[in-house]
Amino acid sequence: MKNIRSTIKNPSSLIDVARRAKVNISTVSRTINQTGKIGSETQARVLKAMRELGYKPNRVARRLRARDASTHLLGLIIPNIQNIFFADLARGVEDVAYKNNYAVLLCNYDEDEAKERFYLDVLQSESVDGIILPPIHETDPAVLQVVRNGTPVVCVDRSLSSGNLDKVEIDNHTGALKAVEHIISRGHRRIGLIGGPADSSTGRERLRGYKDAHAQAGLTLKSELIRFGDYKQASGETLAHELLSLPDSPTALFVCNGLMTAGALESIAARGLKIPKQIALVGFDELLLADVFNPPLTVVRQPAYEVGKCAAELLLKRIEDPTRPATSLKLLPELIIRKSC
Amino acid sequence: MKNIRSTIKNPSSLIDVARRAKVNISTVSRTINQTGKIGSETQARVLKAMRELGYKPNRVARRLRARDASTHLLGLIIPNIQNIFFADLARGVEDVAYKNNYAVLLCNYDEDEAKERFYLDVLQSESVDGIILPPIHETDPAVLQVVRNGTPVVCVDRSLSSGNLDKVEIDNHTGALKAVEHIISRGHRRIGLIGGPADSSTGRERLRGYKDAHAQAGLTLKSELIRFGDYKQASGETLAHELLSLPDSPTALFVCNGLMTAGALESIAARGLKIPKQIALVGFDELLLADVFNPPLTVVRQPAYEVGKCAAELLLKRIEDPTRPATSLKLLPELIIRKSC
DNA sequence: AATAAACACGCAAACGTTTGCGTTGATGTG
DNA sequence: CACATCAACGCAAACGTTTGCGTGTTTATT
Repeated sequence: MKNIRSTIKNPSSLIDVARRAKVNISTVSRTINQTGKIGSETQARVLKAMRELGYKPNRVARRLRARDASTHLLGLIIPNIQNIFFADLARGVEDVAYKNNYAVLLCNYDEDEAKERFYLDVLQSESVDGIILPPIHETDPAVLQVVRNGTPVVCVDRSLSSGNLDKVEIDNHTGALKAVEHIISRGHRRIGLIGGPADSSTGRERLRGYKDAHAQAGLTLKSELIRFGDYKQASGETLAHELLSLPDSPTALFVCNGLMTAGALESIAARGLKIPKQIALVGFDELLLADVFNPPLTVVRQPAYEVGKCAAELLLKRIEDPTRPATSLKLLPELIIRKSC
Repeated sequence: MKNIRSTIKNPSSLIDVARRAKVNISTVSRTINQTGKIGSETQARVLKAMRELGYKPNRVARRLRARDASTHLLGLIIPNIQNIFFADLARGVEDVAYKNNYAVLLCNYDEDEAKERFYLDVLQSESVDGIILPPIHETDPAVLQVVRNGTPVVCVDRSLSSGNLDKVEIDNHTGALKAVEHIISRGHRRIGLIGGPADSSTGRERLRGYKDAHAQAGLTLKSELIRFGDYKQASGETLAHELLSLPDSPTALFVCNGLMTAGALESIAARGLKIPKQIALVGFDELLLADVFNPPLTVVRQPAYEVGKCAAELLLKRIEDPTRPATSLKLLPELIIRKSC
């Protein structure tokens, strides 16, 4: 009856609250933020007015003014949300963020460098408190620029050459090493590799594990068995097809991420090959149906959720103390031996 | 050598550019936004200054000032990013947003009503141009409030009772109907249902399809065969376990989303049951390894990517013309018959 | 009782934009 | 030549906050 437009349109501002509570806007601001001294009855009046108007502080204005103060906003930039690894990671970030009353802006750059830059710009000019991301490659000038601007950044999954910033990674070398050692222990001598991009640190580390396992066992590398994909399903299928079409085709496959593993399985199924008798397989990343697959899939499981969790915790710590020394976490993947190799 | 702090710290502002180009800040603003008339040589000076300073407009300030003008920011709130359906949907939204130079803020609320509200608040006070979301249930007061505030909203997947806003949904009834018809056509008479939440529109629509298929075939419903999950993997496993433990257990299962299907498969595998001989199964949602599973899984595939795509297109249209009549899209799911039933 | 300290609150600047309006000089029109 | 038109640009207000400083009032201290 009384306030016709109160529920209708424009969100109320500090001014509206102040007017209604018969105080200055600074008093309202201070009651909200619990800063400064204010009388208890004034406080009550203000709170009442806020409730009646359904006042919500405007985060944009807040951020504009308080460049230094926390905006309670985190940015997360990931290569591909359809990759479960990153979805799990995102959940890890999100959970700790939410617990600490932070919201997270999730951006998906689809392994596209231009898009990564676009989102980096957006997040910066949105002035988020900090950013979590896997750098697209080792010397990512856009990311370095952000760091220089003073925005807290923590790298996940892939690393950045420029030394001292917080990062949390997987021990890819050990993971791949163990996987290939296991393949070799099963008697395989011709092991095909469907690797990640050659210019990504994960791709290179896993390749190194593959090579080191061979060296340890005194096996010589056959370059025709080594292929590089792009971590998407289609490339797994294509490369598996190529490898299996080789005159002297491999007896086992080591596939460097989950999506490509799915692709490889498509290719294997299309040929009607039996796993592990005709072709053995170990994949990186745990997949949704891996344990009920026929045969159950041997994989190296990455603790994706934990990576996200740790990264968010590191970021939060850095935000509240920008001077703390950079810490670098390395999480161990786990080889889950099932029946596919 | 010259500008020590130019590359170091604070991002430059309009003022810096203006100073360097010897013009007023309004001139800089106008050259950037291509609004108003400006001499070509002045323009050149400004652009040069911008380049030299690496100027990036501050989106926060821009949004604060121009409440009406487009902020080129979309909000997407989803229940669970680990559910591939929503990951695909997100990609659909993201692709059309990026093509139109919009960034999207992705929020994951984990089927948690408080969290949904939290993110709704955040997106509003970030003053995004529009929001895409599956309402947590039919009468979601928080969402309605947002709509009343004038923020463009388009609902996806689940519907909102309050009539006229844009929405794009799946024809869940038809999808479930076809699936259960197919199950019945295979000769099954005791069909277990692992449904969605009873208070979600998707859950109810799929249940209705299940019931209608029974009615059409003259089959009586057995209430002990009908269970309601929460669309997460664990509930699929638990409910499948319950159903399969029944004295007169079902010969087929209809599972109402992908994650629960995975859970059900775990349960089936744990009992060593053969699909489809001992237990047939049809799931909602296409899964990553569904077609190479043993046996390949019969599923009803939801066009998740298209849902996201359409929703984003609708939202963009509404943003540029807020008066256009609300349109409601209904996309058809597809029954993919493989070997699990 | 005089002074100091503490308290409660208001004033106004600042954050980086956008934009309506005003001013200047040049050009066109009669 | 007087006047209107227009292009090119500057001035300053506004968006909704936060916060340093100032001021009036109360309470504590000597």
